[in-house]
Amino acid sequence: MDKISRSPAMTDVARLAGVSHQTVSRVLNDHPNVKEQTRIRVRAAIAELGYRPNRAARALVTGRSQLIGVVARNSTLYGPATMLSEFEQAAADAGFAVSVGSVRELDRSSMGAVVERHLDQRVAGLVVIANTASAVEALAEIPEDLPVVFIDGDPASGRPGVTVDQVAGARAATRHLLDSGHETVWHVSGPTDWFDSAGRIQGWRQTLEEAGREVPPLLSADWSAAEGYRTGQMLARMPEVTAIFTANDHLALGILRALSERGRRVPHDVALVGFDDVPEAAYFIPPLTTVRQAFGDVARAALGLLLGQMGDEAGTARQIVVPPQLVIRESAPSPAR
Amino acid sequence: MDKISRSPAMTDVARLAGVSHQTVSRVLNDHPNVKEQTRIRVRAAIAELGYRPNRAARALVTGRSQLIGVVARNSTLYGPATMLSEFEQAAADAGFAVSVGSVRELDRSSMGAVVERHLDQRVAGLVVIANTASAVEALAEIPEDLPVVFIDGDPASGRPGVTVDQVAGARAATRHLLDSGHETVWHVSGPTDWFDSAGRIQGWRQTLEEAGREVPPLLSADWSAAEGYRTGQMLARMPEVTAIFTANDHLALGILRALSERGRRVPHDVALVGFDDVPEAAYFIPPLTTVRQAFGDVARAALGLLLGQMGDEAGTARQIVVPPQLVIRESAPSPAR
DNA sequence: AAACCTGATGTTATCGATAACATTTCGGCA
DNA sequence: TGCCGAAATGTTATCGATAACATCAGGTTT
Repeated sequence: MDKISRSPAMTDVARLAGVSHQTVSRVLNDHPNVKEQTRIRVRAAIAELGYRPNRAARALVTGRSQLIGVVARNSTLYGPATMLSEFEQAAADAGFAVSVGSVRELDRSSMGAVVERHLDQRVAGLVVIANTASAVEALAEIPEDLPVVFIDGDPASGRPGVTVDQVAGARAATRHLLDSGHETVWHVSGPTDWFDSAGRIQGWRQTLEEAGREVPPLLSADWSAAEGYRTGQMLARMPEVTAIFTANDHLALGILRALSERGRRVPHDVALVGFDDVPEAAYFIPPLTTVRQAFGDVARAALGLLLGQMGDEAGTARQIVVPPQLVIRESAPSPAR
Repeated sequence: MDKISRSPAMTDVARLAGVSHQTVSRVLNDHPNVKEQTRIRVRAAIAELGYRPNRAARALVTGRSQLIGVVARNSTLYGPATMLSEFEQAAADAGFAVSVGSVRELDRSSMGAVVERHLDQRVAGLVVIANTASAVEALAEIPEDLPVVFIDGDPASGRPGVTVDQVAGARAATRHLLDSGHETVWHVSGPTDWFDSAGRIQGWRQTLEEAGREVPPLLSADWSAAEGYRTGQMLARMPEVTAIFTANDHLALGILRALSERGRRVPHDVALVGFDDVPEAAYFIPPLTTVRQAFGDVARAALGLLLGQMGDEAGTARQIVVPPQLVIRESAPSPAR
């Protein structure tokens, strides 16, 4: 690398400012015990040379980069996209870059490979969106001293993590439909190996049982409108089905279409509650009653927990549970309307 | 850092295998001129020690990390989320990690800050999703020797980039509606300072003018279902409006709701074409005719272009234009149905 | 047999930053 | 004025990898 075209390093700044390279480092890292006059001189030299720190050099010495690794399943859904976006913003505000590693399947091998890549980069911490038990298994290889936070992991685990209270969300949705006068509530779930799905199923089932209502057979699906349409075509054929709670808003959209095709009016004939509150939910026909997950809050809480681990190991091995919120719109209006 | 807990380095592998550290490097980087027997010995030592390469060390020496920086506006929309996801997958397959930097606004200051962060990391290349002219301005500070690819940039610029042919997509949508017997076509655009919006407006306007049809006033919006609903409330009040082309599917969803509220049947009274083909579009009521953008293709083409710049500077200063595809569904059926 | 070339491997230097330890300077107190 | 302690700054070492250059061994050709 030719001397003329080499980027200026700290030693160049030091020479120009007439100090040691260590003092330049002290100025850049806001060390105490540096005279203000010295700081000014160093900063002027930095500006004059257009010096840019090399994070790789710092990472090499400290053993930790200024990167946070995210491990997530490849998804274009609103929830994951929102969390990633909010997380990146919050991390940037805290001085970290975010490196994303995604997997096509939540299996041990795929996730293990992503974790390896992050470890090679000597990430300062990891955030793992671990929706299933098999995803969690993959993480056995993470060094014990590396800060890790789980999002949407197993609520019953002892690991540091942030989850939305899926059971409470499902209870609110189901309770709302029962309070509106429905005999029982049908549920279309997401993939049943996902912790989120399990929590929603549990909340739905508990609420029905506690109310002494019949628990209808579960319709299991994935997260797509296509699967909502498929299950909706079955539900629309059953006259006794007057209330449906779906595991997400896209499932609800598919069901809306199936009901429409069979002349089942919403909410007149069938009331419908979704889950997530994607921005479009308010513009479905009719606007969707749904359970809002505060994805942004989840992301920011996860970062807080991770930074806590990085700074002070005590008291951060905990789970933060973010409350969901029932948002009532026309697809399942309030009782006594 | 205590000698007992220090991760094994190349020198440790070398000692165990009885070779120099340089030979270990050669084995790991698939250099020619290493005996197979030596390779086997080194690999066994690597496995025994659980050696993990330190990417920071490599980045320091080479001046380039194995990271690709992405600069994008903070968005949870399907298009950007898909492109990011596909890009990350393709980059990982090529041996790169992806560091995401997002901005709340497409302005010079925000984008400049994100670029700075990437440059500090000594990224190997940049991918910039630069939807507006002001976003492009922010990138004047990028060193000339750093590989850069633009996505959704200015189609008229000479910079390496990948875009979808917005004009062609809009032409296809508008032509489809005219061919279905509509006198003219109304257009609800996205933000007009976006290149994508401008291309769609241009394609719509051109097609109408060439057909000798009246060009109705433009309704300008953002990308949300809420704005679709707002403009839809106006359009639903005009009996002469029989055909609408929207800048994206979410706008179309909002319009569907507004039309429904005023008893305007789709497609009987008003035909509707969206843009994007989000997965849910097929499950709107009715299923949406739309223009599909092959977001995955865009992402993979962008990576190809970037890798080309990294490997061989010649012949890669070009624009790849990905064709869109009209997807006909019930909201605007084919003519002669 | 000697010289040359190529394959295989090793030694030395370097990247740019922080850690660790050392030295100097300054201010306050006796 | 001298001593001590703290502030301020400097020197040396290190991180773990690749680049650059050097050396050795074996085979082929003259």
